Amino acid sequence: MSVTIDDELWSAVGDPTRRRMLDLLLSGGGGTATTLSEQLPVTRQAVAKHLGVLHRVGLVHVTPSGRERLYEVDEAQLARAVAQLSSVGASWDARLHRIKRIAEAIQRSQEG
Amino acid sequence: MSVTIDDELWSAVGDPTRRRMLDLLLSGGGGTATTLSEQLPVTRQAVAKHLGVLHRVGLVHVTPSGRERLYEVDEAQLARAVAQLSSVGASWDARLHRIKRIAEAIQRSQEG
DNA sequence: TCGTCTCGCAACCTTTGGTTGCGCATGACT
DNA sequence: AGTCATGCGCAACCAAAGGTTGCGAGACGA
Repeated sequence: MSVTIDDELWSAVGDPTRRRMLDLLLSGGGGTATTLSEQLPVTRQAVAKHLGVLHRVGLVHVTPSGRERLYEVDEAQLARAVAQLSSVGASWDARLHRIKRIAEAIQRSQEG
Repeated sequence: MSVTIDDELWSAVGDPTRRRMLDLLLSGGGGTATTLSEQLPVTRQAVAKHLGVLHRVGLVHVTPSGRERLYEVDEAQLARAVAQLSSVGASWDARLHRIKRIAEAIQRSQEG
């Protein structure tokens, strides 16, 4: 089946800072670039760039309100990303198990 | 619980080219920089660099043989990586479900 | 109105994925 | 043996991405 996943979505989730941002957005029920940067070891501008990436792939949506911009996780899209993660993991996992079974079968045939 | 994962391992697996290399190594039962680059849209040198990264984090091991260097997947380490992937996915998934349940509960309490 | 808070834009640095070019060693062929 | 070709490593270079600082512009509270 090879890797039929959406590389954009994966790479959006592939960055450690973005993963932590998603964690914070999920646990805090949304946040702004400023509030997120206070909980992260990077500047507001770095967070803003990451929010741009996440927004571009649809993982978050934004609600301007006065001088603030509230970002929230798009649950459906994050669910898609989670599905892709587990899909790749499952693919490798399956192959690992297949290889393990093959290896065991070979061993048995050589012993017998 | 936040994101207690090994960022090195994740970022090793986070690169699309490296993921495809792992796929190829798994399905082909190992390979060299040259054989892998023939099946990928990048040069041998790029593949060699990626193999260096994968080797550094222990996802592959190498067997020099004459002028060739055969790389194979370290199954135990890849299994660790898969476990971490599914861990993060599961964490988000759990929060998505929790949020959904909370939202439903709030709606019910407001309606009642 | 005046200060302040949040934000966006721009310039810059560093790392990383990728390329080309080269030289060296090992293996294959006659 | 001698030669050709193959596989690899090293180095220089380029572009994109994550990160920083500095600044100007709107919105808000006192």
